[in-house]
Amino acid sequence: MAHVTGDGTVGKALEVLDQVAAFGRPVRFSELLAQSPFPKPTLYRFVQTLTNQRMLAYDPDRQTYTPGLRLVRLAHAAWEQSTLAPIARPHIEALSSQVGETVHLAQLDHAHVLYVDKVNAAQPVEMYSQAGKIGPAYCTGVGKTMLAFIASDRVEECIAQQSFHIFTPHTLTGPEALREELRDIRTRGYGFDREEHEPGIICVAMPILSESGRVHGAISVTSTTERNDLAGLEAQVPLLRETATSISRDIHNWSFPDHDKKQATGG
Amino acid sequence: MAHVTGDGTVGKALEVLDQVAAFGRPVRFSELLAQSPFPKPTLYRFVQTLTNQRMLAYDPDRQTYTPGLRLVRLAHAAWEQSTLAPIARPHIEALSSQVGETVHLAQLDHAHVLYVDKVNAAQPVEMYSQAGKIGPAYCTGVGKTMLAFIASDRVEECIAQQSFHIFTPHTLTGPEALREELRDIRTRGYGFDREEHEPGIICVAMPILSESGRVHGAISVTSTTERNDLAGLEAQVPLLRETATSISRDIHNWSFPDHDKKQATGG
DNA sequence: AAAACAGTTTCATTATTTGAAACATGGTTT
DNA sequence: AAACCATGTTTCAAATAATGAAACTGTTTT
Repeated sequence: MAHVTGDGTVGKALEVLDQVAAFGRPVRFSELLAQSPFPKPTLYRFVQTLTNQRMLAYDPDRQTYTPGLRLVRLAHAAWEQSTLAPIARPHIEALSSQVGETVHLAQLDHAHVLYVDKVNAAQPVEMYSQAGKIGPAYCTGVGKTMLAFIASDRVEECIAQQSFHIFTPHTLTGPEALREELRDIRTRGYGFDREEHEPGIICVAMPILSESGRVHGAISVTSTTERNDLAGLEAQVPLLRETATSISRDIHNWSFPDHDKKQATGG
Repeated sequence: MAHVTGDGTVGKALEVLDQVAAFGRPVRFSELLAQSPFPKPTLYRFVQTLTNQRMLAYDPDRQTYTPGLRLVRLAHAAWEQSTLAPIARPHIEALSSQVGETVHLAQLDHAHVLYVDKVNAAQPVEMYSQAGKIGPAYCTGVGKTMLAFIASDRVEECIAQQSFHIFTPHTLTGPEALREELRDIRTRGYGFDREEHEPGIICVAMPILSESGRVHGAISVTSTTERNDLAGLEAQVPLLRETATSISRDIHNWSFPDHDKKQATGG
């Protein structure tokens, strides 16, 4: 019930891959086994197969597994082809240098925030986000802003997937608080993070919308309570909106090019 | 031997994933089918499964597939746990700012060069490399340098996998030229790229060796013929060697820590 | 020496994958 | 409007691959 795995053998193998990645450190076979739904020989063969395929890397000295290099290779292709990063890069770099703060570019993956690019301020601040990293949607500026603009029939299933873990005194505490916040964001047109994920970290976030109103992602300007406040960030909204619009326009031009030339598939 | 596929259903599915990634652009089902060894329904199901699993992304408007966002998520874990990048970062940043040139950090993936990190010079130069990108081993500084120091029984199988495509007038033209070059690099202790991959781009590369002499990767200082030459790069060898040694030491300390404290995974 | 443990292999059973063929869908031509 | 065609989707019996209890190996602990 809980596990929507399905997808036969391939789905199960990928579940194992996720499990290894989730450990966040080199992991032994027995550690995997201890929390795996699969019996020993089954898990063993999955791990063997994934290692053969370089989706996992095995360290013979320490007898541990980590996610493999083939993933880095594949992800580079994903990042180039399936994210807004290559298109948005010049725009968010310009934005960051104009406002002098860190800028994030994020997209929704499942119901969570995937940071696909990040341009640091001249004086960078230590914070959770990092390109490639996943974060919660219900307590981040980009996350809430994207949720506010997705198709209404998908909102509830996304809300259901939020953990509503309390990170700070300002973290929204449940579905109802989030629904109200999303209404606010929809009417206002952009969202804030009021130290909801990390103490001292605040941001304004703007959705990247297609002409038809579909959300492609969001960008945010992030700062700290030490050197800025919400009013100061809100002052950047015109620039933020301009940037989001430019990115949106470029996406559209990229998706429907003149297509006068067709690339041959030749070997 | 030739086909390393094997690995049953999972191996085949990953083969499809590679194929999509290799296209480098959104691809239609029929395009995949045209160059797939699998019959139509089989390929169809693989693509469905991979899309379900978010290893592929489907664009319903254009009816095309691209590598999926789950890969970016997984690769972030791979990059953090299975590459030298997190350990080497501070060292290569220091090196880059000291020499004022672009610095690469690379590892071998299969028999090819995987760029796992890159620090740009103050005045960056357009070039092929990019973190996450794969490149040829036989015609890059880092590639040749790593090949020069891998276990001798693995060298030939790696050489056999090189394409020996001629990129520039300086590209090594075949296995024998490469073997000789590797001998030179072994005796000298470091390698050069003499415009072998891209015209005007040159570099010096230093291996990152463990105490037992195993290659973990390589770093390089890259420049252009416009603003430097090989002698100028060679002058940076002491700094390069120092950096490589520092990284190597950190790898060792990281691999065999006192292990007194265990890091919690908490958010 | 015995017991405990982590990792690996075996093999009959079971479930999944396979692919030829048929079907659906949308667009184009006659 | 009928015939055609290219793409994408479904069916179903046969072929294949995955499964897991149990047994085995090699290493460490008692």
